[in-house]
Amino acid sequence: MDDPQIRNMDDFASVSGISRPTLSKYFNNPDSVRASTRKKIEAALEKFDYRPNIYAINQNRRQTKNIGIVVPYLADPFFAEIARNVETLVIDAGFRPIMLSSHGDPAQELSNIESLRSIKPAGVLLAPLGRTSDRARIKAFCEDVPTVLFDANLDGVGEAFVGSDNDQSIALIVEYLCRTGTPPVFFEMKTPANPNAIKRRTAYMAVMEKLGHTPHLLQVEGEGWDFEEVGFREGTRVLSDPALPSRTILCSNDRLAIGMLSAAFELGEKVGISPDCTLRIAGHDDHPFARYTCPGLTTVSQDYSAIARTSAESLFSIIESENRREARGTTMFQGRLVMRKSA
Amino acid sequence: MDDPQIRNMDDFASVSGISRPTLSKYFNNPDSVRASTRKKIEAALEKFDYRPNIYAINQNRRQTKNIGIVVPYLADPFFAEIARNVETLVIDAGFRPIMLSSHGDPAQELSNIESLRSIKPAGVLLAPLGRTSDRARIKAFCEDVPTVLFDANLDGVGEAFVGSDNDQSIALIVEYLCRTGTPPVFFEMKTPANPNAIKRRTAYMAVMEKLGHTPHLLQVEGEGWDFEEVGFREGTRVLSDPALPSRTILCSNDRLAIGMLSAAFELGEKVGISPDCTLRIAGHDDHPFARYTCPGLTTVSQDYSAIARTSAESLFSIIESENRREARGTTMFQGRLVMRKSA
DNA sequence: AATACTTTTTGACGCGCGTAAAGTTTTGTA
DNA sequence: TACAAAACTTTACGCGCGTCAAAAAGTATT
Repeated sequence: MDDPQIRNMDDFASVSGISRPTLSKYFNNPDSVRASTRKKIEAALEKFDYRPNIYAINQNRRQTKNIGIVVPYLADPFFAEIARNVETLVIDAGFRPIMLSSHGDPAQELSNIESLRSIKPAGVLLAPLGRTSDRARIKAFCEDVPTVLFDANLDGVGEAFVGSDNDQSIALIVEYLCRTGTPPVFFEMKTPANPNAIKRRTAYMAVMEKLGHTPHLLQVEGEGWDFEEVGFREGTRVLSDPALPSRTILCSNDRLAIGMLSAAFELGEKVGISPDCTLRIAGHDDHPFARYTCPGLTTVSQDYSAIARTSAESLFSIIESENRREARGTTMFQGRLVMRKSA
Repeated sequence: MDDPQIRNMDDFASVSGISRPTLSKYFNNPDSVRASTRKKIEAALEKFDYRPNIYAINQNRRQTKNIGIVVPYLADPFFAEIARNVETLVIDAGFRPIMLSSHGDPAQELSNIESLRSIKPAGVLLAPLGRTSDRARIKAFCEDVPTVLFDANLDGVGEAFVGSDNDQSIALIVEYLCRTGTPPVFFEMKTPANPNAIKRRTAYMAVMEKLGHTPHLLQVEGEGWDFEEVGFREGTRVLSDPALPSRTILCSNDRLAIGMLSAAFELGEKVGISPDCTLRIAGHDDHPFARYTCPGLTTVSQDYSAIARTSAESLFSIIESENRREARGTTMFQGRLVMRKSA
C-alpha cells in the first residue's frame, strides 16, 4: 500500500495508467478487458488500496449484484442451515447476499421484501411463511423482482419453486411406521406456524386412507415458533391421556418431536422400537439436532443442499436470461428415511 | 397510489408542492421541518409511492445509516438468538442492520468486515471468533469504523466490549457442583472453536484451586463447530473409560453437553441428581434447547437480551458522539444458575 | 403594525461512477 | 507489410440526492 490516497476511480486511473472507462469495464467484469490490461490493473491494485464505491456503482447500473435471501425464522437451525448453504452459493456466483429473517411474522416478511425493493436486487430467494404470508403483496413484489421461492410454495407466485415433496416423504414415513407397528397418529399445532404443515397433514390423511387405516389428528394449542415448547407442553398432556388412539406418534416436524421426546422422558416412557418400549415417536426434516435426542429421532430428511443449489441456480439462470418469463418451474426433491431409535 | 410515476425527489417535489431541499431535510429527519410542512409531505406520501434512492443517499452522506452485525456462527442457535435481539434494537433505533455470519472461519470473518467497509457503515457490532481471529486486521478495521465487540473480547480492540463474566459464571456452577456432590471434571475441545473456551478453562482451574480441589481437564479431539458431534463421539469414549476421574462433568458449553447427554443415554447411564444416578452433566450458556434435553440440562445462563441491549446502546452513543474516542469500556454481565435435572 | 427570527424556496454545484460516441492505438491475420 | 478487428483513450453527459448560499415567505414578539 502506497502513500497517495486514492479517493475515486479517477485517482486510480492516474496511478494505474489505465483510463477510467476501462477500469469501469474491468470492475464490472475482469474478463472483459485484454489480459495485458488486466495484469496492469491488478498490479496497481496490489500497490494501492482502492475499491469502487458501491453506492455510486449501484446508483447507475440498472441492475445491482445484490441478491436477497429471506427465510421465515433464522433462529430455527433448519432455516439457518439452508440459508447458510444458499448464502455460500450466492457469494460463489459473484453476487452479494442480503440475508433477512422474517422472525415468523408476516408483517416482518413484507417489511423485508419492501426493504429489498429499495436496494434494487438482481433477484430474491424467498422462503415464505406460507399460510400466513400476504400472498397478494408478495405476488406484486415478484412481478417487479425476479424471485424464486424455496421450502414453501405460494401458488403462482414467483418464477419458480424448489422444495421437498411432502406427499412422498410423509408417505415414506407413514408406510414405514405402519409396516413396523401400529399406525401413527399425527401430532401438529392447530394453527401451525411452519410453512409446510398443511401439506403434511393432508399427505398424512391421504396415505392413511390409502393404507386402509383411520387417520387421527392431534391438533394442539400453541402459537408462534417455539415448537419445542409446544411439543413438550402438549406432549406431556397428550401422552398422559389414556384416550390417546395410538402409541405411535408422527410429529409434523422434528422440533415438535424434540419437545415431545423430552416430555416422554419426563413421564418415564420408554421410546423406541425394542419390545419393552411403550411409545414410538417420529419427526420430519432431519433437523440438525435430531440425531442427538434421546433416543435418536427417526425422521425423514430433506435434501438441504440440493434445495439450496437448485433454487440458487434457477435464480441465476433467470437473472442471466434477462428476466424473460418462461413457464413457472417447480422442482421437488424426495425425502429419505432416516432410521434412528425413536421409531 | 396515483398514476404519475414518481422517479425521483424532483418529481415528488412537484406533486407534493414542497421544494426538494426541504424534502431532503424531511427524509433525513422528519422532525427537522415545520409540523405543517411535515403534514403536507406525509399526505403526499400517502397518495404517491415514493422512496428516496438508497444508493444516491448513501453516496453523498458522509455517514450511512448502516450498522454491521457480525457473529461467528449463525447456525448456532445461541448466536442466532443474540443476533435476532441485536437486529431488532438496531432497526428500532432507525438504522439498517446488515447481518453477517463468519461461519466459524477466520478468513470469512475478515471478508465480512472488508465487505462491511465497502458499505461505509456508521458502526459495527462484532462478536469475534476469538482465539482464531486475525486480531491485527480487525484492530485496523476498528480504527476506521466505530466498533463494539460483544460475546468475546479481543484485548484493546474496538471501542467497547460487552459480554458475560466467565470467571463469575464458571465459579457459580463449579461451586454448586462441588457443594452438591463430587467436584467436576472440565470437558472441552483441545483446540476449541468457540470464543470463550479458554476463559472458561482458566476460570475452572482457578475456582477448583480456590476450593481446594484438583482440577481435571478432559481435552478431546475435534475440529470445527459441530459441537454436538464432538460431545457425542468423545463423550462416548470418555464415559466408557474407567479412568474417568469424576462422574460429574462440566462441559465448556451447552452444545457439547447436549452431545454428551445423548452419549450417556446410549450407554444406559442415568444422568441426574437422584441417588440412583450414575452421572452428572452440566453445561454453560443456557442454550435455547437446553431445557429439552433428557434430562433437562443444568447450566449457567447468559443474559442474551442484556448483552444485546448494552452493546447496541453503547454503539449508538459512540455514533452520536461523533466517534470521539473515550476510554474503552468493558461491561460484563453475571451468569445465573439454571438448575434442571442433569446435575 | 413593525420588527426579528425561523423556515422554506430557488438555484446551483458536487459526489463517484455508468455509459455512449468518436478518435487512437494495439492486436491478430493473411 | 498491410489491413481489419478489437481494445483502449478522450470527452462528455447523466444518475438521484446532499448541501450550500441567498432570497423569499412565514411565524412569533413587542
